[in-house]
Amino acid sequence: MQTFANAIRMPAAIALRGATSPGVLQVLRKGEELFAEGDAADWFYKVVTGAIRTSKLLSDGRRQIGAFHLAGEIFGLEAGEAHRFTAEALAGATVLAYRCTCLEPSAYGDSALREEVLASAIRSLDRAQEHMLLLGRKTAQEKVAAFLLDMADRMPDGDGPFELPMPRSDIADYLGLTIETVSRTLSQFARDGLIRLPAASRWIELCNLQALRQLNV
Amino acid sequence: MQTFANAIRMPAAIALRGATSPGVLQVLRKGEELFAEGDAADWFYKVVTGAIRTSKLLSDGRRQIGAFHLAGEIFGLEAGEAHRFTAEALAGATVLAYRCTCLEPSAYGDSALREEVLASAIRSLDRAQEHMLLLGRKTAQEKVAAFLLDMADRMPDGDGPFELPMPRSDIADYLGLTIETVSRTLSQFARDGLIRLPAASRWIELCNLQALRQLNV
DNA sequence: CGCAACTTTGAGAAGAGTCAAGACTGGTGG
DNA sequence: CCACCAGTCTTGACTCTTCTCAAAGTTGCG
Repeated sequence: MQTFANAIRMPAAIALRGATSPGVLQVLRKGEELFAEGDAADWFYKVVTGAIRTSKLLSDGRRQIGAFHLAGEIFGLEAGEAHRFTAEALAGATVLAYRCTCLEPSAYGDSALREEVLASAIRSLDRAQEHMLLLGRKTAQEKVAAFLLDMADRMPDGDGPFELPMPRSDIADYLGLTIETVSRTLSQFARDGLIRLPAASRWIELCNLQALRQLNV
Repeated sequence: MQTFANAIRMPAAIALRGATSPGVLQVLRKGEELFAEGDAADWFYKVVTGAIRTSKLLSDGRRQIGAFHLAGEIFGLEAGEAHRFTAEALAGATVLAYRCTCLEPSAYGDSALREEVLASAIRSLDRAQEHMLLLGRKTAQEKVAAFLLDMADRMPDGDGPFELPMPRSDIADYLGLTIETVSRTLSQFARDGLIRLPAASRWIELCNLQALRQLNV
């Protein structure tokens, strides 16, 4: 599960000891796997630039993406010895890696880091709760509307068109739909004037925020 | 949202300062609400006995239960000022309430509690990831099979028949199904010999663990 | 310019939902 | 101790959203 590649990559990472926190900077290329389900969980990570998707697989290949992590977010912490999900870079990304041991009570406490980790875990849990509501109880239209509003919100530039950082297959696996349903729903939204879909397939402009918010229940 | 009732109930709680941790014991009757979505999040909780369900609602009443918390589990922590979900007792339950402020870095650190809270948050996140996979990607049969195996696992007594602590409606809202589908799926499992359903509707016996595990992918 | 990957669209199938009725359970009160 | 009633659960018939399978259309990179 790519552990070998990780081992190879590590020495090239830039140590940052002495900086604000003892992290190791790691550069990821598009689609590159940071760790896989089952890998030893010796490190956890904070996104510096780019975006990371975390996902779980069923034995027959069905996939659920649990979250897209953007700059500042912490992920990869585990209760046990092994990672319970896979983490991959959406496009190019950089992350800071921290040894799990630096959270141990015995460790000379970087208590600021411990604080930050707890706050981040609580935020992740909050988002997970919200996402469970979406997966379990929302219709396809509501799912896609919620996704568009969330992405637009998290995009750095204000309003106007924006580029989604992921393909339709990732959107589908995040929303618990098929790519066909995602595509059909977007086309329907465009026909209804809620959004505009410029030629480039990953660009989207939200035209009727009110209607989209109404779908977001 | 029942904040008043909470305020009334609080004085009756038994202070436990001086015990292993500074918590306030609270007794809940069947179905009683501990806090609701939107309530001020001044306290978080640890289950002592019984079971708590946490849930979120859409404006039209659709509900998603995020988790059933059993003894030892911590829940109710929030990133912001308000609770983002509702917590209710399934049957009678007792919980320990902790002030959120006791996690602040400035507070005389009960660092053991802080450790415990972080570990619990990570476990909750892990379970949430697993549940998102279930909600987004599993069929009704797989959902019910996973639920039965999980419940049987968490029941104190070994194997043999056990009593589910919740009605079908809670199971449905936990699995992202309707009560009819839950009921039909259980009946089908019983017809196929995977389980036995004694007269009392909440009792279940798993007869073919292997087949159930196979459905659990 | 050409190809591989991605996206859109269509037609039909199927899983789960909806609506409705009836059966059962467990608790209450006579 | 039994009869009744409200709430819960099961079952049936039908609908509909979403999935599946298939094919054609685009995009973007080399």
